Amino acid sequence: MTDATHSPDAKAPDRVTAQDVARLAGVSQSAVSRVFTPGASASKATTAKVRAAAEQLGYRPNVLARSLITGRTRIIGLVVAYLENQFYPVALELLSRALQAKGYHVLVFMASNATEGVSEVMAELLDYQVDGIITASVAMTNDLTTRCDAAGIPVVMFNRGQADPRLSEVTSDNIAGGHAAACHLIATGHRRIAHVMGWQGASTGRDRAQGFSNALADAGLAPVAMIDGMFSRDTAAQATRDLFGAPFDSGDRPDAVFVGNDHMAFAVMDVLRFELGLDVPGEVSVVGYDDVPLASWPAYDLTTIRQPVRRMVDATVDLILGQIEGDHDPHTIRIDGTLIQRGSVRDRNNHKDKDR
Amino acid sequence: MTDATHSPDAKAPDRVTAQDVARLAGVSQSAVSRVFTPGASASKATTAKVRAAAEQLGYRPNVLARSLITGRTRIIGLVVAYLENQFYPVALELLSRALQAKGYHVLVFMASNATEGVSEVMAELLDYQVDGIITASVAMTNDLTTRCDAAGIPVVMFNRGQADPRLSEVTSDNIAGGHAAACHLIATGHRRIAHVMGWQGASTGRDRAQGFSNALADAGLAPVAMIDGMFSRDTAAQATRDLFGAPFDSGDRPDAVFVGNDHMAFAVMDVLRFELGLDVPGEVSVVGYDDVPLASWPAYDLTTIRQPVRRMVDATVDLILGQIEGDHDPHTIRIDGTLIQRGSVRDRNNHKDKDR
DNA sequence: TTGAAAGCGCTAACAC
DNA sequence: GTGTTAGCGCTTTCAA
Repeated sequence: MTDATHSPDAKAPDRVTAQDVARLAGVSQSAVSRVFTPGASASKATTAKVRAAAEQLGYRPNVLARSLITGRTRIIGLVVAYLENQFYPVALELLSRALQAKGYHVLVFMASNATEGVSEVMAELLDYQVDGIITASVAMTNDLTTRCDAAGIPVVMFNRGQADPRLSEVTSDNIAGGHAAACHLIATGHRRIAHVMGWQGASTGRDRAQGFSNALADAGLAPVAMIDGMFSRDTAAQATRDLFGAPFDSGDRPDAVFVGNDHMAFAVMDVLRFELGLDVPGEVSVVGYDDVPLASWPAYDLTTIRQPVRRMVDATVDLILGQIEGDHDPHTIRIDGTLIQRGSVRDRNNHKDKDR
Repeated sequence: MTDATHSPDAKAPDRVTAQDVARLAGVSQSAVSRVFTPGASASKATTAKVRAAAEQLGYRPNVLARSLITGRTRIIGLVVAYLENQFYPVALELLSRALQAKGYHVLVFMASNATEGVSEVMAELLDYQVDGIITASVAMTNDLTTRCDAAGIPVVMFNRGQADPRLSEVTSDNIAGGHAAACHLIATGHRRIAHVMGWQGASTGRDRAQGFSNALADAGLAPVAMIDGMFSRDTAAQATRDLFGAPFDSGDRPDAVFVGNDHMAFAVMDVLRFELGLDVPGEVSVVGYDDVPLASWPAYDLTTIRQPVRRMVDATVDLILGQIEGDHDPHTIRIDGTLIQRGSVRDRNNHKDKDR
């Protein structure tokens, strides 16, 4: 364990360079370069010689040196605030795979939600000469946008919108989604509906709340409560206690909760069932947002608005690669979500009298 | 939406170089370099002038150009197979933050479990001249190890072991963990214990099974069954059906299951409760492995062996940075896990007669 | 098609 | 302490 099993002082194992290959193949270094450059021209003979020599030496071009010239790193910076909400690891995995398939790779930057942290992180991102930036669950400040714009680095916001016309964004139609959730609850006979909202500092949180409110208003209903759950499990749990913990006159208690995302919805269900002893969906119906894998597990079996991650990811990849290729116009892409009906909502239309 | 809001043809926004700063500050380009190089010396006066000029121009050194000379990219390649199991996103987040704090960044590579895929991915990794590689839930082949070794790139395996003495690894003590799980089950009066194992192609899966077997043997017990759950939710679910689905003579049914990780344990519990109508822990006790966040949520409230992710991550980061700094000896680090008792195990010692 | 030569943006000797 | 010089490993004119 104390001696190296390999050569005694294997310090700098001197990379194999194109020069080395050239020497062995008996051609110029530029010939080697051409063989490894997609668009370039080289005779069959040279190509063969070079490939053979490269193989023998285990040569592979240094991407970084190449980048210095071409100005392209094929690295996409991904800024993410937290991976606790299952939606993001799933998106990250898909994003990474999709980009990988196109010859790009993802450099991950974790940001605290604090603006300051994001700013620092963005600066580092630019230092790496990334070809583009994808932000997920992170807000761009005006200053940041300006800096990226100045550096000519395209930015695509994933699952978050911003009023800035310089920014591209990919989201689901959150207003429609919030609307659909509310309509479903109304249609299934609920009348005392509360909303534990997604973080109101984020467009997603706001839009879903907005759609929800609109639908209720259209039906002549007022929400029992609208509480900001901050996309946090703890905050949502506390909101649920506040909402349901107080003693109720019969019929005053909410009969349904629409929650700003699945991650919080799980917390809401946990508190409802295990702290307050309320039956879901028997006494309270719950609707979430996202349709993360866990939502379909029988322990939760959560009715929710599905965000089509795969399609959102594809759109994001197309967008960012398009911008890298030179399409400098920002685009706003909105992808339709769908209501996924599961077991956390009870149809109360035919059981108005049965209260248990 | 069709016209760019910014300057009409903002094609290549020409990076600000050290040369530009030098000109503005009235110093040489190398002076600028020194000001931005940690170890270098520059007079107060120059430093001030340079910083001012840099600020004014928005200059930041090009990390890649620097890397070309120093041979250090401050990029760590992370190879991961799947982020579905919550353990990995958590680890990824911690890993990324820890590395970020030390000035490094994580380039993510998703690998299919197939060896071939890993190999391709590794090659790309080397192309980027990463300073080190961390693999999580991925196996290294002999050839791969040789290649990394030849390139002088340190590799640390996270949460997986390998017999190869050239490789460093950080795991929890899985044998001890499996042993502890079994002992707990035995101590709480279980006698018909099954094991839905972690993937037997992985050291973690094997070691946990081994510890489990040992403990049972020591107690003079034989496992009711040992089934490979492949670390997959579906496979584990099917194993559970096979195990409990058949009609049993009274007392033949397993009274406890130890599952190779939490991710599978959730599947086992779901099938037990919602498909087979068995009460956990009333009729069957379940123990998992990892202690992912979800394990503590009341819907599962899973007794499990905690893998101290934070400490494992810290060890991994120390290890890889140490190797980058020149410590070329591989290390094997094993971190103790702890049994976390929750509600998925029932003490059957005082209720031997009560079978409901 | 191919080689020679000029650099990409930077660091690291080396003299001054 | 500072400027000068020589590259890091590669792509890309430019002639040949």
